[in-house]
Amino acid sequence: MASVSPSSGASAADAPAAESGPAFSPLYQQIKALITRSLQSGEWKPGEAIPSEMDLAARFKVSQGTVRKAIDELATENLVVRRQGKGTFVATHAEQKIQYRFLRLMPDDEGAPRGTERRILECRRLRAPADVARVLELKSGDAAVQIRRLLLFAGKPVVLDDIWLPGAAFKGLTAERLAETRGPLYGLFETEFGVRMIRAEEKIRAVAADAATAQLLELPPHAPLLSVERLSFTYGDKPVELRRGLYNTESHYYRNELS
Amino acid sequence: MASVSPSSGASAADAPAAESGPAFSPLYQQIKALITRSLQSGEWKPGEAIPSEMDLAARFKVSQGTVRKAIDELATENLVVRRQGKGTFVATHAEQKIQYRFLRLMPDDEGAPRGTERRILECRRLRAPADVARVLELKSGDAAVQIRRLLLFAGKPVVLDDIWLPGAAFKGLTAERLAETRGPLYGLFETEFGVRMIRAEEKIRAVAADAATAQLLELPPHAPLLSVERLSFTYGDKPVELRRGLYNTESHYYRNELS
DNA sequence: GAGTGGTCTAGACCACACT
DNA sequence: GTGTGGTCTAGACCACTCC
Repeated sequence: MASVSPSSGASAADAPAAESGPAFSPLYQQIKALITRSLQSGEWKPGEAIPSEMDLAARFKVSQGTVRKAIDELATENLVVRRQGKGTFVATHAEQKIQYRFLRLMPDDEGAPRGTERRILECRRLRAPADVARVLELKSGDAAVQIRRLLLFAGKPVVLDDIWLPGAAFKGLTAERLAETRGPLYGLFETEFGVRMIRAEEKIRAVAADAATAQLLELPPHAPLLSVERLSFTYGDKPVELRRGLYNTESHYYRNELS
Repeated sequence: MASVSPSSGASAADAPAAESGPAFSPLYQQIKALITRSLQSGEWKPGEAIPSEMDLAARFKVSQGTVRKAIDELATENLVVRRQGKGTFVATHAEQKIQYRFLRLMPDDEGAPRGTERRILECRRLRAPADVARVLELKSGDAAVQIRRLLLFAGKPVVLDDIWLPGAAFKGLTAERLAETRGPLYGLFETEFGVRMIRAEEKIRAVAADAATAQLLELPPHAPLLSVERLSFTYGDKPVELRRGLYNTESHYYRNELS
């Protein structure tokens, strides 16, 4: 560590006298930030192993325990995955057993959704509407990609998604490219466009289906639907995806854990 | 620690040779379990401080660092709260700044719900219906308490809750007692009945309002509502409350964070 | 056996709160 | 000042994975 005396004690002691803004963070937080920056810059790619704790400790000139605490937090935030005896790996949405990491929909009977199928209805580039531009922090008039797709469980349509992406970061995303993709979209975004979703916020409401939606989901008009607006963020809390989903909750439910 | 050699190394080394079931846990997990048991037994009451890390280390004959790691996990699970310079305190729903710890409903404009009001519609004791008995793990025919109440934000009814509690644990819970209660119900449950909610699971759906519900929430019939079925657990993952809520999401939304 | 993460210990100093 | 939790270090051994 450059900005801090590595030998014993907390970092705050090394603060300039007349400090006003920055505020200090513990050494391990600074290490965490440095590791995060390397993740962000692509020094270690998703799925790859990062250097061992000993190596990182040597690199940053801190003890292994400090590196460990930094990595501990990154692991609880799902940015990296630890595997005893093997190493610490950059988390990835691709090559993942769980199909839909962010999808909380469960079938009534139990277990995870089975027999999932994806149907791309539309994929086009256009100028971002004002509301989309605002939440994605685009300038008005910037290009955006809109994807409409249907998710089917056991042959029945359950989710209608309307996905908005910043056009600049997703050049070359076409309906064909989507159609030939297996596995989660977030895996594609990662491997093809270098955009990794870190976390997301959802706003959930109950709405009545409009005529077009009802037909797509094979429901009567005005059927109650779960409206799930998801804003996904990548490194640095930068919003990179707006997803407006409508879920048929007749035989599925949205599962949440509170603690 | 009794069951384990405290001096250096993991506990697995101390396993009997022909072990079949139990499986071993690290020392700090065993300490965590012991502390949890003390919390459960009421040795330290909600709001009180638990012994210092040094004291606990001496009591369990382990190092302070091991106690620390145990408490760290209890803190992330919200069972205890650490306060630097003061001590570690048993978490409590009473004396809490946040009014509704488990309620994820937010007004559209922003911030937390303001001007909240609670209106008890009903509070009666009866035999638990089969479905309620099942999830609360009651024997069929066991007594239950049912509470129906309305939550109003800024004068407008937004949430209609139907709450089910095991009758045995909540003797003496009456409409009067509820009416005179300020603050969260979970605070009352804690101080009056010694039942502390630890975590909860929710199943969320979209439904159409029936006539009676629509009237109570001042909505047209068949208006779409968020149905939130919450099962709350106390120590030992014992279910102790079933709450069926109907939320009007016209000017509020259910907020969730994914990571 | 070598290398990795996982656990445990012991001791030091810092930041904060109360007295 | 005293006591609390918070951070940092250094060294030891354990468990798992791969060679």
